[in-house]
Amino acid sequence: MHTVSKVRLCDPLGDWRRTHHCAQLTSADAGHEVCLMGWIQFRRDHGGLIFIDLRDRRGLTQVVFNPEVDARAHERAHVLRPEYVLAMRGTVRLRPEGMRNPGLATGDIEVDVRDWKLLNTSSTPPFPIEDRVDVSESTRLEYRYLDLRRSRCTRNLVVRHTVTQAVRDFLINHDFLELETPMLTRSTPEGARDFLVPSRPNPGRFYALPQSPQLFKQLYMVAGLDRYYQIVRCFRDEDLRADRQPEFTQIDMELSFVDQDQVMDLAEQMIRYVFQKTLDVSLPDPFPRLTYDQAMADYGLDKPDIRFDLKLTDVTDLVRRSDFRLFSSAALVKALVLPGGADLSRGEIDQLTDFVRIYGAQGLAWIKIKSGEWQSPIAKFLSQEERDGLARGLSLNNDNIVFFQAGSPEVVNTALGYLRLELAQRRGFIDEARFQPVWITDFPLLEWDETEQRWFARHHPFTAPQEGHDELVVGQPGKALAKAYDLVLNGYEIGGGSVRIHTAELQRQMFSVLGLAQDEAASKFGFLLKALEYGAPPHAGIAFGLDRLVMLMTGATSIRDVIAFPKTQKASCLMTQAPAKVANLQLRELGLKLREQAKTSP
RNA sequence: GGGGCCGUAGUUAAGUUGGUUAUAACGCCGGCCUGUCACGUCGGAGGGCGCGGGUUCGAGUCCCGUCGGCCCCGCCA
Repeated sequence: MHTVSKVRLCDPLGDWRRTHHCAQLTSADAGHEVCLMGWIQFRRDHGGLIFIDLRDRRGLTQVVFNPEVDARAHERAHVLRPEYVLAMRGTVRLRPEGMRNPGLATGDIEVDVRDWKLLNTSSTPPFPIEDRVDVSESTRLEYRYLDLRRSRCTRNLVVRHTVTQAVRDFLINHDFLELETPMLTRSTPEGARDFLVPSRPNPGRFYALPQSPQLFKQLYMVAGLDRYYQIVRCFRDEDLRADRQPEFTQIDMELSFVDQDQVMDLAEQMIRYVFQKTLDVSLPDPFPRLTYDQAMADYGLDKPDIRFDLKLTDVTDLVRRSDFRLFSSAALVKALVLPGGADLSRGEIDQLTDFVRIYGAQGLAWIKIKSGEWQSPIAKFLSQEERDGLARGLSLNNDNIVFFQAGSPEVVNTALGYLRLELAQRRGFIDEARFQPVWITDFPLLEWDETEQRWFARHHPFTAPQEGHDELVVGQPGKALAKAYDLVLNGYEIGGGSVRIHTAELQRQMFSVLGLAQDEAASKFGFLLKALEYGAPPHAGIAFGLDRLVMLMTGATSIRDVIAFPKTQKASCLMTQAPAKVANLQLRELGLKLREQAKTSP
């Protein structure tokens, strides 16, 4: 009954047509008749006079219900509530002197309502549609369509739109073709876990959703399409993070007859163009470059945040003959000097010790220099000669604190690399307004996996070795470098690519180093190997993570904030309740039977 | 698979060493109000503390389990 009466309140749109949006009217429009439509943001009902802020995605306009303008329009307006959908016709007028609102784009004017229609009512929303209201993320995700009504969310989606349009604009002007690739494809070994889709006409067989269009874009090159791009959804069934969703979007591109530098140069121009068009920000030209080895040496990570200095120093040689076993027996010893860090309390150092344990560190050695004195739990283990060597090698000064990690290169670099970021954050060394890209090049082609006792492609199995490294691939796989490159922005990997292997012979060799037997390679990648037999041109490409890029550009801290309908950390959608159980009949049609009963949600 | 933080009105939060009837703000409902703009003002309704066990004379507070959200390690070519 209640619902029925509300429906009766609503008016049909009829022949009313919107003439302006809610951020458009200015003093120049004074005197004009207009028709606005939107949602009621705030209602200020003075009894004799009612003010309403009308909202659409562009902004707010104040409309006034005044009995002296139209008694009937005013009389009916007491029922209006926040989020009701309103259409109004009226006259634009300058606000009375002293009543202007400089905080509003349309604050010089207001619209006197002569007639209005209620296009729809609204239940009381679970949270107010205002940026300043703090709401838990789970409530926001359950009512995502309301969250998206809030201007911060809307703005992020607009930035996303502007970025994709700039990308298209740039690439089309550089002779790229926007080409599609299948969403239902086949599962391939290596890489992330696939999302599988059962095939009904082929019981027991499965498609996989693409982790990326990698092979198809290479086949476009074989097909002679020459320059391909696509803004495309990719799927990886791995655990989530703030910057990882099970479905995410890549700006994917591939070019023929080019080498590494041409791809990097073009990609770099595109990113500069996107920042200029979207944020009016000029990025450096050219982007700085670091080799993988240099990045690991100086920053400990292959995605360094170079907005601040604080480099790591290798001190292995300085302590190689020390009596301090922790140092002398370690494969690698590195140090991180924090200027002015001698004021860190014991409690803070304990916190930092706990912090590096996350990355596998056993502990955190440190030395403070205060008034020329070394204060440290480990100083007593070091000879005068070693102290002098460290003081010189690290340029130690008063009020410094220096942290050490000793052990496997992997743990030492990771622990100090992330400690460097943590210290910079705590000390405010990072200019949050700055965008600092950096290319990382000369990655190792292959990495040895201890658990599986075999080589893995660091980038992917289709990446070409550097000139003259072909022999190494078989002889000393760990020594071969790849024609691969990552673009890192403010400590996030936002893109990566490589020159591809374009001869069947080298591709077969790569598969064999990776432990794929001839017949296995033939069955899983036969179509690629076959294609490479038919005149595949040299080609290379790159893909950017659109979500991460837009996250950084909007200052968001999670890609969920730039994805309209994201998943939670457990990969579920709080709005649709996906994933959900399906009927047994659906399973039977697919030839499937569940081994384990699904847990019932609360 | 593992570590950490968190679930209390619609929302955001407070809730003492376990102790009468669980607080507040905003929102919501009703009255008054012709220049407000997060209007003001007076009054009112609304939860039994994510869920399930246990300890206790007594549990939002303690214990166990479980579900859910967030951050991270592993994983993510």
